[in-house]
Amino acid sequence: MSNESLPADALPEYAERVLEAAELIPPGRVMTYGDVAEWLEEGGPRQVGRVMALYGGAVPWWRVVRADGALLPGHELEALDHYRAEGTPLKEASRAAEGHLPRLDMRRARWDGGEPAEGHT
DNA sequence: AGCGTGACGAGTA
DNA sequence: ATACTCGCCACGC
Repeated sequence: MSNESLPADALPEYAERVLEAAELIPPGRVMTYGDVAEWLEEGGPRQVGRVMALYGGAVPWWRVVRADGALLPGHELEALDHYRAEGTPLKEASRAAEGHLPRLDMRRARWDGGEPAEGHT
């Protein structure tokens, strides 16, 4: 067996790290793909995105978002439902036009991964 | 071995 | 505000 493949019941270590990071994002907060990569000190936003696309279903994927605050295409309503349930800061659309969903207010919702339990002082 | 694609990001026009 | 380009890294053809 020169071919040593990874166990089927285990994820690549990098993937597990990404999922771990996603799990520790507190409700009402989000981290960008790039932030997660930076927090891991390895890989880049595309690698994090790849992991989320493949294994994100096992973690609160809606807390890992794009840097521009756009909701996940194909899961916009689902993500939005979670955001409203968790009180995640959203930037309401000022345009009266419908079909235009709100984006995340990154300035308030972005979490740096410093302290999961932030006091309000 | 080259090329395109992707749950990305930042910069520039 | 949007559109486009380039950089990034892994994967598939």
